[in-house]
Amino acid sequence: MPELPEVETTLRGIQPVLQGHVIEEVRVRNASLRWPVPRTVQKATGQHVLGLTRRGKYLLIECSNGGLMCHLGMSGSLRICADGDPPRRHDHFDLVMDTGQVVRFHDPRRFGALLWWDPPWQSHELLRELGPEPLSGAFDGHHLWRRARGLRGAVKNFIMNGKIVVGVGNIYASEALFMAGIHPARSAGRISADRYQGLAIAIKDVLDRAIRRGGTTLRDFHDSSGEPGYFAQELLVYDREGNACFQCQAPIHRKVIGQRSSYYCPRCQR
DNA sequence: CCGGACTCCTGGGTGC
DNA sequence: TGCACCCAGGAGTCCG
Repeated sequence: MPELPEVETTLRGIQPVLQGHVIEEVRVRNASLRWPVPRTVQKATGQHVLGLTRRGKYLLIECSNGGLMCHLGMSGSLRICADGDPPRRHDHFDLVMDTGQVVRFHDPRRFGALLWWDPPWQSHELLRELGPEPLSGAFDGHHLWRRARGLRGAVKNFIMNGKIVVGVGNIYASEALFMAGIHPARSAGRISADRYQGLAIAIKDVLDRAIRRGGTTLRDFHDSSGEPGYFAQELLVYDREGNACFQCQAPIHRKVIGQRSSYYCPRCQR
C-alpha cells in the first residue's frame, strides 16, 4: 500500500510519540515478517529516540547506538495506541514508550519489516544503493535522463526502481507519467532530456501534493491516528480504467507492465 | 549489467 | 452461502 507520501504521513504522525522519549519495550508478537524480526531489535530497549528519518519507503528510528528500521510493505501501518489496548489480528509488534503510549505495527500480508541497523544507517545494505530522494535537489530530469542511457525497459519500471529514485510506487508512477504525457511502456532510454525534466517535475509535484493530503487511501491505508488520506480524490488515472480522461475524454486504459497494473491515457501519453 | 518472472502473505471483491 | 478466482499500494532474489 504505502508509497513515499504514506510513509511520510506515518512518520509525521508517530514522530511526537517517539522523539525524545525512551523505548521501554520492543514487544514482538509475531516475528515472521518479510524477514524474521532479528533479536538485535532489542538493542532499542531502554534507548532514547533521537529522531526519525525516512529514506525512500524505509522509516528509521534513530537511537544513540543505532536504530530500528521499519518498512510497511504492501499492507503495513503504524498506529498510536495506549499500552493495554488489546491487540487485533495482524498487530505484529509494539514499541512501548515510557510515556505509556504505544506505536503498533499492523500488517495483514506481512510484507513489512522490522530490522536493526548499526550506525551509520547509510551503509546498511538495504539502503546503501538507493537512488536520490525525489523531493530533494539531488533529483532532477538530468539525473533521470543520464541514468536512462542505454536502457530498453519501460519507463514506468525505471522510475519505480529504487536504485534510480526512491519512493515512487505504482500509484504515483502512473500519475506522474500522465502528468508528463509519457506512455508508461515507452523505453526509458528513448525519452528526451526535456521530457525527463517534465517527468521529474511531475514526480515532485504529485508526491508533494499527496503528502499535503495525507496520502492516498484506496482500500486500507490509515495514518497513525487511524485517519485515511485524501489524495484518492485527486488521482487522474490510477484505478480509473474505462473512465474518461480529464484532459481529452478518451477512456483510460489499464495495462500490466512489469507485473503491475498501469493506468494511462492512450491519447495524451506517447 | 539488464530485464523479466517469481516470491513472500492475507483479504476483499466478483461471478457463477 | 459457498467457492473459485483475481486483484492489491513493495521489492528482494534468481535466472537467462
